[in-house]
Amino acid sequence: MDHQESHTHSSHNHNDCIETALATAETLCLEQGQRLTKVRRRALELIWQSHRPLGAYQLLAKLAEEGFNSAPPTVYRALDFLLAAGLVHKVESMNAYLGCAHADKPHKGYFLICDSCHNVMEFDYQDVHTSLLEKAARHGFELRAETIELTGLCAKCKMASTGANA
Amino acid sequence: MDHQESHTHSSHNHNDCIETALATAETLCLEQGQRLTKVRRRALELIWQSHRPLGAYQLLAKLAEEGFNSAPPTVYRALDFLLAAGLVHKVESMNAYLGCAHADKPHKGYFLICDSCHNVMEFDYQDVHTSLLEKAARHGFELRAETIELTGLCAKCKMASTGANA
DNA sequence: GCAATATTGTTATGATATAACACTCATACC
DNA sequence: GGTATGAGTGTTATATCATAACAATATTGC
Ligand SMILES: [Zn+2]
Ligand SMILES: [Zn+2]
Ligand SMILES: [Zn+2]
Ligand SMILES: [Zn+2]
Repeated sequence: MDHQESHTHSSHNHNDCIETALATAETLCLEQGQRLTKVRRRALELIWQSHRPLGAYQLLAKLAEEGFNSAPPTVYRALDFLLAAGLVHKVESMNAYLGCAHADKPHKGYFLICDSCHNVMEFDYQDVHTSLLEKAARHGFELRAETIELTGLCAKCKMASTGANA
Repeated sequence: MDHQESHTHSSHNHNDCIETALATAETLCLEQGQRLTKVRRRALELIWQSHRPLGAYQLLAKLAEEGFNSAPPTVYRALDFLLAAGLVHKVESMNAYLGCAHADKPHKGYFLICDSCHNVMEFDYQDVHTSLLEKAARHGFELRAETIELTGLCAKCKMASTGANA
């Protein structure tokens, strides 16, 4: 699991990201006997089409535009499925949802969240995880999930603000 | 800042915790020219009286019982003040608020959250913080705040469950 | 006292998420 | 092909969390 570099903020063909993510999703669901239904597939695609984490109701609106049922349970069910399958992460501090580029390698989502542009970069540090695991154990705590969300100023925004001041 | 050991789950006189926390709050507010008004003080006290993180509306209900205004802004204003003063933390993954026992030493709140009993223990590991800081910097990211919330099974609940199975 | 500011009251609304039950569709078995 | 089964979806209602906007009151500094 080496996704130190996020798709966000880099110049790339994001369509490729989306296609790859969807192909991975198809494969994973097939392997695990899970059904990637129309609404689930489209929800995942819409989440990926946003460069930022998408709120449940934003997603619901997009789905509704396309003729899907527009009541909240529709989107929350799709999100529940995608979360359980590890295809998306929830950013707790934003109440928003983000596609995961490494769904094939189950992992905890660690995020860098920019206060200014609201872009989110997923990062991975095995040593932090190991350290947290060990320290939780020291408290007799059996670790199951980790919410690691770091907020601040991303490189781009930092440059933009210092550039403006100079 | 050495609060590896939380007040939660230990046998102690919790009233002492509350009194200490309130005394600290008084002192800090005085030092910083902040006003710990009746509703703010009582809110802090009520949060402390709960051994678990308290939701905003739970707190609101308790305040209302005591004759305070029972509209949401009352409680959210008090919480905003207490959060800004570092007297409480918000647990993002629970949408709930927890008194901080070390408000005099500003710090990030790192939490161990039990899925079973919903108790929350605040812990501190300088090395994790240092590591995250350094790694954020490696991405050109200027770190401002950290949400570190680990969920799982606390020692007590783990023992209870294994005990029940044995 | 009086003006300026901070705090609180009040009403309304926005934003996020789930409960409950009906209905439809895919699958597997015969 | 029927048809029972269970997974998935539709629909209505409601629960839960949070803020906007403006009026009224209390505190502070002069
Ligand atoms: Zn991921
Ligand atoms: Zn940014
Ligand atoms: Zn603390
Ligand atoms: Zn527990």
